[in-house]
Amino acid sequence: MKPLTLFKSLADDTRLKCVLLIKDQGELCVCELMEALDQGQPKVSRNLALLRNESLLQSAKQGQWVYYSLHQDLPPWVSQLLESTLKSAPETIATNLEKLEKMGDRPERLSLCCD
Amino acid sequence: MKPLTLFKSLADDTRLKCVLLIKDQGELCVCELMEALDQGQPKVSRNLALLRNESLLQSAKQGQWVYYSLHQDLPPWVSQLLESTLKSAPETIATNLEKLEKMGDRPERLSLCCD
DNA sequence: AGTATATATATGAAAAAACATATATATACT
DNA sequence: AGTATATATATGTTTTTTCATATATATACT
Repeated sequence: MKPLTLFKSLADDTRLKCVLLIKDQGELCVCELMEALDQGQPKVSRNLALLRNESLLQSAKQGQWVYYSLHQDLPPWVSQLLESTLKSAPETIATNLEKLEKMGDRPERLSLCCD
Repeated sequence: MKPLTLFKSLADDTRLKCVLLIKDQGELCVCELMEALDQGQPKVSRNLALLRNESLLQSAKQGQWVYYSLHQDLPPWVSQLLESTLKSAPETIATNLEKLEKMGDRPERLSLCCD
C-alpha cells in the first residue's frame, strides 16, 4: 500500500474513527458503527466501502449483518501505524466507545457464542 | 497533535513528499524542494505554509533562504510514524532525491560551513 | 407455503463542501 | 535591480454528503 493512499484513507473523521474502532474491537457491523459514530447509514456504508476498496478493511457477512475487520493482508507497517495511533491518541474514539457500550440490542457474534 | 490533523496534512502528494524529503535531509529550503519536486514556487510555498501552520514543520531564515525542518516539538509518535513510513516506502521520494542530488547551485548551509 | 412488514446494507445520482492550482502581486534580502 | 519567498484571489477539480431507492434477509401472520 502506498503511503499516500493510506493517509488519504485516514484523512476523514468518519473513516479514521471507523478504522480505529475496528482496530480496537476486532470487528464491527455497520449498525454498530452508526451508533458509535452517531452518523447515518449511507454515510457510514459509503466510507466503509471506500476503506474496503483501498484494502484497509475486509467485510464478512454473518446472517443479516455485515462485519468489517482490518484486512487480513494489511502490511505490518500499516498495522503498527494504526496501533501506535490508537495508543498515542485513545481520546480519538473514547466517546464513540462509550456509545458503543451503551448500545442496546447489539448483534451477537458467532465467534462469541458457539464454538 | 490530533491524528486527523496529521493524516490530513499528509494526504497530499506535494506535502507528503516535502515532509519525507525533509525528514530524510534534515532541512531544505523552498528552492531545493521546488527542484526536487519539479513544482512551481507558489505551490511549494503554500503547502509548506500549511504544514508549518499545523506545527509539522518549522522554518528558519538564513540570509535570503528560508529553511524548513521538522518541528522541534513533534510528538514522538509522529516522528516514529514518519520514520517508519520512510523506511517502509523509500520509493515515495527516490526520484526526488535524485533530482536534489543533481541540482546545481544548491545554497550552502551555515550549519555546514562555518562553525 | 404465501404475503406483508421490518431490518441491515449498498449504491446511483445530485447537491454541497472542501481542496488544489494558477496567476498576479507583495515583501524582504542582497 | 534581482533573487527568494509569501500571500490573495479566482477557478477548477475532487471529495463528501444526502436522498432516494434497491437488494437481501428476517419475522409475523394467515
